[in-house]
Amino acid sequence: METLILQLPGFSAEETFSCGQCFRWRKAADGGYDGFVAAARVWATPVAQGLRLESERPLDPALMGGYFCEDVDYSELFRCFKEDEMLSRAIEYAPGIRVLRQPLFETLLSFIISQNNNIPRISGIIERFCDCFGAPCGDRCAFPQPYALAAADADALRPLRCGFRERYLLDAIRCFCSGEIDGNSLRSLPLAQARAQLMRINGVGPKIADCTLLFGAGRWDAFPQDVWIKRMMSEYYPNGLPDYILPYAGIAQQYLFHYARTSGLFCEKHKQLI
DNA sequence: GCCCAGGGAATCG
DNA sequence: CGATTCCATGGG
Repeated sequence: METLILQLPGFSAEETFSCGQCFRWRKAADGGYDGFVAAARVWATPVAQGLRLESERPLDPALMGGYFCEDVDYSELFRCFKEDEMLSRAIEYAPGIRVLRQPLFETLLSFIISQNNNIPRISGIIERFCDCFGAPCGDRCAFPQPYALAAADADALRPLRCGFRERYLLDAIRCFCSGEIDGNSLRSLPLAQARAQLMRINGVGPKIADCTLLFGAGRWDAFPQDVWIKRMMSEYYPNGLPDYILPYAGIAQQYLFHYARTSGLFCEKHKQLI
């Protein structure tokens, strides 16, 4: 068993894995988490100021550090974010959230599945998708690469029971297999152009494009606006986010999203208190 | 049984 | 243009 310790000051596995940015980490009986980093099956256990990773195969420190974003200094980020009242509250509510840098193709398909759907069901569909097309790693399967899906058609996707999203997945797979969209170019293109590329996929609008760029490409300025963020913006940011937040608007978004969705901020009974 | 879910496309007016 | 409606499915 290979082991790797990552230094991640302030990191909370519970908050990070359950805040709605990823769908495959499962809490194990021993308090650790069972999931994947790209093709690697990983068990992650919280330790002081970091995370202990274990795997049956060699752990690539660069790959793991990239996924968990060792390179992003959150203490520096928080100094900036806490200038803002609402964001300060959201950080205090769940300070251990860290935005992950997940594989782009996996992120894209996961968020196509997410549309008009709830998180437990999203996870179920993704797990079935991996069972159908991914490489086995112990008792679970890795998320498949585009080439492993080249021959997939509507019949092959039927077992997922993903409903109207089926044809959207097929179009996304087609765009990546044909090279019409290239994952690497999405990391370097100006944000607006990267967005436009993704939105050529049938079933991908601005929200899913931004989720893909934020969670799947480390584009921290991408700012997905789901229903919760839209409520947050119209209630508390009528003039938009402050300029000094914009380069990291996507990370700010994750704190605001989680706070808006789970704190009861927009419930009637709490509304009067705030 | 019913309501609704990290949206987006199609179809209105 | 903006607003409304439909989309499949099943979790709570």
